[in-house]
Amino acid sequence: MGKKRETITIYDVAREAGVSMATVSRVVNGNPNVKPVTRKKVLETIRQMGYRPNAVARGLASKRTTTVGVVIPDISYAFFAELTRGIEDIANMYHYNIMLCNSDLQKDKELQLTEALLEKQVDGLLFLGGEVTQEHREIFAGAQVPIVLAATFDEVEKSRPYVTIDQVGAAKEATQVLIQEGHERIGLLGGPLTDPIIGYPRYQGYKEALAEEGIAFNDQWVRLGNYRYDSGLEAAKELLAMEDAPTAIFAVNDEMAVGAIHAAQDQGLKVPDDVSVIGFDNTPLASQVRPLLSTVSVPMYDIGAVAMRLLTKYMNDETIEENEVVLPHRLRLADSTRLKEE
Amino acid sequence: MGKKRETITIYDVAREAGVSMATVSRVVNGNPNVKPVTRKKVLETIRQMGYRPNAVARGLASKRTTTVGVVIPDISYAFFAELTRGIEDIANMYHYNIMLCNSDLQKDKELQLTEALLEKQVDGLLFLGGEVTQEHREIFAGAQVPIVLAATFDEVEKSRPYVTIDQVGAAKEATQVLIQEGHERIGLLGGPLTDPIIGYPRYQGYKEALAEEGIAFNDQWVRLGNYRYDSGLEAAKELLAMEDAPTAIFAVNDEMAVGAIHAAQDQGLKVPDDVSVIGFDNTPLASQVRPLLSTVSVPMYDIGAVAMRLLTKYMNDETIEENEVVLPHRLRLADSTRLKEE
DNA sequence: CTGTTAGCGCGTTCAT
DNA sequence: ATGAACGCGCTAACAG
Repeated sequence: MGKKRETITIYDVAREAGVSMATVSRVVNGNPNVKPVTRKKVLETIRQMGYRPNAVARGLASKRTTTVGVVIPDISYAFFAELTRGIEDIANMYHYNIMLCNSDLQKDKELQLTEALLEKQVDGLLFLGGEVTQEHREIFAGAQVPIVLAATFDEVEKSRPYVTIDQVGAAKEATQVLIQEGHERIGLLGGPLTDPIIGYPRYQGYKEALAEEGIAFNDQWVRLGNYRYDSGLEAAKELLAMEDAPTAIFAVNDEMAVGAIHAAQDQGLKVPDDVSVIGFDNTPLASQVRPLLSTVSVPMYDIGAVAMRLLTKYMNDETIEENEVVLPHRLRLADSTRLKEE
Repeated sequence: MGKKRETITIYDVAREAGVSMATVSRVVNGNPNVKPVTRKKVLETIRQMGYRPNAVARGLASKRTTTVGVVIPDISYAFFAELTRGIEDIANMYHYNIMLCNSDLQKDKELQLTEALLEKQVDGLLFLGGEVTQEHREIFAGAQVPIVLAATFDEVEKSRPYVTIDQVGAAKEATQVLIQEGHERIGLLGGPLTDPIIGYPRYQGYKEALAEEGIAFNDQWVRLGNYRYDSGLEAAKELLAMEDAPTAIFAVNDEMAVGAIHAAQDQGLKVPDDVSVIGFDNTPLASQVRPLLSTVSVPMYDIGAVAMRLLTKYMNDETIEENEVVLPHRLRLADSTRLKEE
């Protein structure tokens, strides 16, 4: 396993190349103040000796690790996976490495991971998706480095930079699609209402749409799940088995929406003829189902990319013109609803 | 953003608490050799001052970072996402942090990321999914820390520890399912044959199954994709439009298999009545389609968990009894094929 | 149980 | 253009 080889340091290289370690440091870091001949010689002995710079030592000396921490609820959700791609691409562009940590949306784990990341001296932190509580605020406040929120925001301390979308508005539009189709019995497959980032706002948007059209709100038609396929399948099954079953369903994310489609189909109902279904997020899954799922297209990649870009600005002390970014969403009407895109 | 506060060190805490920095270090690291009273006092001033240990300095001094690097092809593939969960859970258990890096299966990026992780002095490295070339071997050999392969292996330097499954055997079994159903015109949706980890072995298993049953191999029925849904959809569409279209399709992963199901359905064919489809991996998608996809259940989580556990053994210099692990797979027959589980 | 003292490997003045 | 020397914040002997 190639262990135990004595570590070779910048000092060894210096001695071997007949220069000082300062010079080696300069060539390693691309400092131009080195005579080309010297540089060449140093580079050569570096190669020969197989010298590998120690980023930890460098981090300690320079107080920069060129690493940013990312606290993410669950990478196995397509939504966050795609968001992460946006983060990564921008991070690469600016030569930062990423430390990705799954929090499972558990507050304790979020806090602990954030702490760990800060201890590791990341140059900045991206916090994704969860609720920002008072405890979060305290840790964030104690950080010496910039922190940007992505796909979430701080309801209290509004100054904390963030990148997200208009959850309420988007949910409202999705519901309106169903209303415009003529439905009056519209079910909701929601998330936990205690979730202030996704669950509650999208529920809110649903209610607002109904209220605006003077459609009575019926909490029998509201089922709360955990954003996963199975919970959508089960909840929709119940919904569709009701006496006065809804004729349309708004699921607050695509996984649950696809569950709803299958629940309908399993009961012999046709989508969208017998029941319309609309989802949210426009994850790949929306295009991997029959009928193709109508949904709200959320710029997942862009949320990540913009958040990361914003973070780099903070890390480089660039001037920030806008630190609260609400990215646009749009409807993506496909075959699980009857209305088509204009 | 809480920047620029002068960093408070272990030394500050020591002064404030009226002890030496060694003592502070001890309580921070849970060393039992500290009088409870002293410990309490130190803990108290740590809390008061909001001291946060610097993991970089610790890493330099102790030569351990309690961080392991993970090079992964693409976290947005369900397969690798699930595998990552296994890695994470075990890493948490042993109090390691994870540095996750996407390589996009690009060799250059793999090499560069591996280098970067080693420079950051990770205590160990997990390399997932890609081909191990000579260049990989050279970098791996130059590492001072253990490296374990997961969901791949080194064809040449067999001594490199790995955790994977029997790709050829599993692919063979999947194909045999279709043969046992009575099919003789069996299509393959494969991956790149230049991919020695997935694409080629699963193709190999397909061929072996046919050969064993004396069924003629017809390369017209072999289509190579990129493991993604769309490529499966397109390839299957072509396959099913042929004069002598196959009556069954083996897709080397679930995404392509679901694409195949939809290709069939889009052409008015019934699965499995008109055409049988079997996939590979048993990702969540296999359960999120109608009909439910028959597939090969691969212990993704376990591959990650076992690989990580193996790595911890190396990192702790435990004795290793088995460094080449082939985990069992099993068939998971559902509704996209006609044969049922016995 | 506690304190002192060396480094860990490198970046960074400040001279030269 | 190059080198000497200091210090980043902490752990790890070694004393006591």
